[in-house]
Amino acid sequence: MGTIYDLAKITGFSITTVSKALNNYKDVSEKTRAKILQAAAEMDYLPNAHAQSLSTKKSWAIGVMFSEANEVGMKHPFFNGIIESFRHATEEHGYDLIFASRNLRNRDMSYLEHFKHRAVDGIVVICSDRMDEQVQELMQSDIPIVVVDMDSANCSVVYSDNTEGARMAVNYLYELGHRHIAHIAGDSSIDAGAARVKGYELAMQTLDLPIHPGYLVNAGFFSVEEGKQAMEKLLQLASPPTAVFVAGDQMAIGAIEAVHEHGLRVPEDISIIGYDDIEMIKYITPKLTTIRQDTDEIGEAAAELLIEQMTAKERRTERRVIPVTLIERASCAPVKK
Amino acid sequence: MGTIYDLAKITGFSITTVSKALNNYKDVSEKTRAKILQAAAEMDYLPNAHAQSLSTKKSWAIGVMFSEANEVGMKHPFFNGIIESFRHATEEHGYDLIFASRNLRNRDMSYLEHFKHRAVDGIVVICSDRMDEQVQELMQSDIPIVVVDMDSANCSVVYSDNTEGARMAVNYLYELGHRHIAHIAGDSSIDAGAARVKGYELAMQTLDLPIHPGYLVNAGFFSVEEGKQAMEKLLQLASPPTAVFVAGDQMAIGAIEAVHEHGLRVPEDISIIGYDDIEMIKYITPKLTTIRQDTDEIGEAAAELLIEQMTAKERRTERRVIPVTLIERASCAPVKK
DNA sequence: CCTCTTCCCGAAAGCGCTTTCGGTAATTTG
DNA sequence: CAAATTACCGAAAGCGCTTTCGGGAAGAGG
Repeated sequence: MGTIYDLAKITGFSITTVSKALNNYKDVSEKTRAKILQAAAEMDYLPNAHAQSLSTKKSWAIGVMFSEANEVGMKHPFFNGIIESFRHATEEHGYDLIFASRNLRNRDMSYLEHFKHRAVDGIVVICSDRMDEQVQELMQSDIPIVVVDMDSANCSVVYSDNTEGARMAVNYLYELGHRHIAHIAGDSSIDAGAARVKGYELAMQTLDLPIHPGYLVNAGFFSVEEGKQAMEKLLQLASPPTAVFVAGDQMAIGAIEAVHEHGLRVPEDISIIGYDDIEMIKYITPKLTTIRQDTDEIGEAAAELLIEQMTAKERRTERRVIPVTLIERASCAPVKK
Repeated sequence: MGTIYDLAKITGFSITTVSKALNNYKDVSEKTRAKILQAAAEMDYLPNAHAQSLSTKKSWAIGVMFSEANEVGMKHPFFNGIIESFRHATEEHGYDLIFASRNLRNRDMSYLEHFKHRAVDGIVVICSDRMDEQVQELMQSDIPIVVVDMDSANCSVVYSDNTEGARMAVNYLYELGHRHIAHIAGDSSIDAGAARVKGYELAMQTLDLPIHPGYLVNAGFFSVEEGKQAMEKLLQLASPPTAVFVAGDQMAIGAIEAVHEHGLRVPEDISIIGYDDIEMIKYITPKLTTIRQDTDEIGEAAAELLIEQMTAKERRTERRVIPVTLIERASCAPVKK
């Protein structure tokens, strides 16, 4: 492959000139630039990124902190859509993504430390747990950063319009004639969870609908199993709801399972609307009606906010909230008379 | 943060000694090592990875080439399980993963070029398209590499025991009494697809079962839609099969859809067994019986093969085939009399 | 007391690249 | 034709770290 020295030797120019030719400086003649470029092509020359980063203090790398919750990592059906879109968007600007391990040789270190070690130009955190110390540390650092699916006053963030989404869901059920509408909620330590219960409560209030005791059940961290258990509780109730807005598709899947196991049908006996629009819900029975989060849009917005900061080489604080849409499928029906 | 020079100045030692202390060289006394380490801790010193890589020629980074097929990328339900497990395994050894873009500033370059540019220690390719020029180029380079889900004579590979899996599937259907067993296959340009039809044919032959005309249908690239279309064809047949072994879970989902749309039931009218055991099939109706590929094991094996090469700093060629298991759920039933 | 080891430490070169700052040659201007 | 630009090029320092090699001091052996 060779270095810039070899290139200098071959072409007879100094390494300074070679470097300039390679980097399109204007103070090198077209003729010599052409010679150098050709020689570079012939010897398959490629600049060494480490050397470049070392002297320019720019690494063209973005550190990714991904959800570590219950070992899902990149398998997370919602987050992986975001990261994929983020990757595409940043790629076009020449950035690489680096998934850092938390272990530097023997010693283990924090994400922030590792990112500093790697000298990344920016950080994206896709991890909904705001209590995570690691996340806190990252948000307080001075490296350009964007955090997804979480709110914060002192760094750039992008997330879906969760309260509006919740409102849409409740209104939709209302228009189908439902008046007994429950909510299976995500834990409010997670912003998205909290925002959706807020939206639910707001919508109910606006529609002048009471939230019956037991109609708001916290199902924790968005898993199928937790959704199922939450639905069990609703089904136990003296007067169970006729419709339920579930704060996440995976929980909704669990909820449907619970309904089925009780010998009831969705949507005939009970309507269910989810949140996220993950891939698999198109294939379950019934196909799940849900509030769709636009992962493409979220990823792109995140990329945009981060790239801005990285090119300006300064931290900024901007909030971007992405609109959601209701996707009508087959899990909701008019209330039965 | 500071550099090693600052550390030298503060402690009064030379940078040589500081470096040695940090790297556990034995020719530095415990006393001075302690002083240096403490100073390092106090000033939050972190070594610069680029500088280290530059002088050691080791980057502690692994380049990842991921499936680009139909824009799925990290959303691929099977591959993302592998990469997640691979990530865990390599992380423990101190390696970071880097997802390279194919664009270096203005100029765009190949994956291989980019990986050389980044000076990665090794490469993992998770992309089943062996015809991809980029993949070819990577496999022919001299960088340590491991390729997943694909066979090759001249680099380390790991994949599931596809022919055995196919055999298990067919035998299972046979034991349920089925004799009219069809196969919805993946394209044979993809190794896994080819191996599974081979296994299917072998098994049928061993069981002395004929493969009726039209019973082996190529469904292309493992998508739900293609699976559906393939099943349509089977249903068109004069004497349709009573059971079908589908080469991928997503295709199986499509196949089930097709069966349902024809007013038939799974498994009562027709049994279906899939391949992969992706997350979502536990939630469809009926729950899909399938051949499970152990993504954890595959990812770990890949990590192991790659790490071996990277520490030896030489390319090796080892083949690892991972056993599969049959997961019995609800999509297969005894043939009806 | 002298020589030979052993133990610690540091000077310096090197990894591959960028960028400032001059300097010479060619060109333009008056 | 002399003076002032302009166009091109290169020396050298610097980015932050590792590693070879040699040397001084201290301890061991005779």
